[in-house]
Amino acid sequence: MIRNVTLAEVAREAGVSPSTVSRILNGTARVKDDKEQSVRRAIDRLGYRPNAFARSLATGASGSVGVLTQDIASPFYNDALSGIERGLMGSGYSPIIISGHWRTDEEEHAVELLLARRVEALIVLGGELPDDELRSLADRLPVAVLGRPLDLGSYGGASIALNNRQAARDLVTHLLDRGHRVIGHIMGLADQEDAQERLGGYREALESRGVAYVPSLVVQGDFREPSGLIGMQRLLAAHPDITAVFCANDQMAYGARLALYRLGIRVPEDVSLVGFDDLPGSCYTTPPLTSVRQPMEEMGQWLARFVLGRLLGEAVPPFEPKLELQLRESVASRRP
Amino acid sequence: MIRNVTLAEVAREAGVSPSTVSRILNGTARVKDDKEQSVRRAIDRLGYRPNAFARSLATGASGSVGVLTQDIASPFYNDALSGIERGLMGSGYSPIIISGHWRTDEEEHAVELLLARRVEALIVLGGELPDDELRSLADRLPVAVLGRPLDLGSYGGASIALNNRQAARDLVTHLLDRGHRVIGHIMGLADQEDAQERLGGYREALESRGVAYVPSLVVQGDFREPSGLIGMQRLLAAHPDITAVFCANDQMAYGARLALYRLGIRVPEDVSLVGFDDLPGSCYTTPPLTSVRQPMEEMGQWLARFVLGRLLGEAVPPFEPKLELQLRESVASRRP
DNA sequence: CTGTTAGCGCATTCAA
DNA sequence: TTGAATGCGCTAACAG
Repeated sequence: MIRNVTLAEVAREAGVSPSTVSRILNGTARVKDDKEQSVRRAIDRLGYRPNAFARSLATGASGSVGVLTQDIASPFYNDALSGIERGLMGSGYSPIIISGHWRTDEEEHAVELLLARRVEALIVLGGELPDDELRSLADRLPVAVLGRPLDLGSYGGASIALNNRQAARDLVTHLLDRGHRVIGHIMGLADQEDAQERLGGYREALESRGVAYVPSLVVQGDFREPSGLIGMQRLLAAHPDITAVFCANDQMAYGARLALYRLGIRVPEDVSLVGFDDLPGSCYTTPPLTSVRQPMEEMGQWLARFVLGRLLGEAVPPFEPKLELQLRESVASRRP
Repeated sequence: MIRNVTLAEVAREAGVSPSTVSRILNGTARVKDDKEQSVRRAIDRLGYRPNAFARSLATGASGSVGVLTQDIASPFYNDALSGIERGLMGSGYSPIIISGHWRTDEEEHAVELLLARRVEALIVLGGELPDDELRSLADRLPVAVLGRPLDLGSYGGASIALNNRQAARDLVTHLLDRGHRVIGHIMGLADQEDAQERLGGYREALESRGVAYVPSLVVQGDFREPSGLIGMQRLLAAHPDITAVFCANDQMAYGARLALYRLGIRVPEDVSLVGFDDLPGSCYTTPPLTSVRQPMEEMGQWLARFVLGRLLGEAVPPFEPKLELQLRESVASRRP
């Protein structure tokens, strides 16, 4: 609405040259105190705010790193976003966040936008962008990817992916240790790699204990609550003797929990339940849910540090995300 | 890493003038087909991407609207963010999101950053920014505020605030209707207006039914789960005869729920529980939680539309957010 | 220590 | 329909 004040106007108002004002703003060189004072006063008086665009244009540095997330309302990725925010804090860089909604076209558009805004680095949280595209991006700027087993090392990028299979195996092994033998699995979207890996871990755990894999003990879900509820109903219908269920994520476990509640089946006395992701709410469900925690926040922070490191030419110590089993009250030993 | 291709290079490669390329890019004027073709080819060949900064500098329009949220990981505001994203979609504007973490200094810094990035409008989600500051901002650009009862009308801004008091009154009246008389309240941060309003609604509901307000039935919380757990313990200690509890938000209700579970007190048979906000998870708690839904997503969408309207000089129909009571199984009639 | 000059990459006059 | 020239607001040499 109101035209913005420019540096030149400040200079005139203060009776100095534009460069002097610039120097004061950026601390590029020492300036006599009296001039500094009058410039600062002029800035206040005029309500001057530097134009980031002009600055970026002149310096060739945007001071921003692009973040491609999937859903700004996803509790899952948002922890990583917090971490990124924290990791960037105080670095002079700020994040520009865009959501791709797991749709390749939207993601590509988002990347275009970020590139147009001349982000100096890119952090990608999951998504469907083809590996090749990520690689060619990593060719142009520092790229860090979360949740995809992608080798970007030779391109100057980094990717951290979780060992979903291992974690799922640990979780199911825990159930086996507690004496469970009829263990159901509500799996995630079949075409998503995470879902496949978690299913794989489930199978491996069973096999390593010599428990037969029964296809009808696995039902399809879509990572959301309603599918957990339905999945649980189907499992109970097919296997009334089921004593434990491994849900491919916590959200589906919530749905499963509700299905059991509605049927008057107790957790964990009658059926034990485990999830995956350890959402913030999972220690406050009734009973608190056994799950496996992905250190999203730490991962986000590391991603930020990684790209900062590349930007500043510093080495960044590698990061070994640790999946931690969170053993809570939703699992009981099977009664003999 | 790799220097970016400029429009001038494209022009040279295509054998035309920079202005021609610009015209093609922006559709500012008709250009002969053959030139257009060769320019498009040059763009592809060189991998040219327009520099958003240079463009903004030249046009004076940034194409972005600033969004000040509080916590990028807050499920509460994130629904509004989704709405904003949706409301902006296809408008040519894109959001720049920064978190203020309910700290005035951080929020001010965030606003500085947004203003430096020359956002054309500002959307503020809650926060602690002084009203005056918001008003003076609304003086410079379109501003839309969520969750604060602030009159920005004369400044060309808009603010939508929820009638927290009314909703709280409805919720508590619902409990009274179900026969409850000893009703506790776990309140939010005492210095936050929402918390005060919800407490006010609680009192009003009681008084309108001639039920005495008992100070010891109100305990302090901070809007987070642990405080709900502790609050519930304290309420039970002071009032073993309590039959219902109104938590100032769902997160605290989750905590309260867990406290009851640990003590073997049943919900809703022994104690009824209600929350506030209707988080996505609240229909999947056991039992599902009675709460009041704030249409965050719709509000976000409206906020976006509002600032767009102001930007484009179009009128935007006013918005009347409706708080909807979500009656679920966490409330039972008091047994006679 | 400070002012002058010359771009940064693009859109947009104004002529042609 | 097109090109040349100018300026957006700022920083960074380069002189002084």
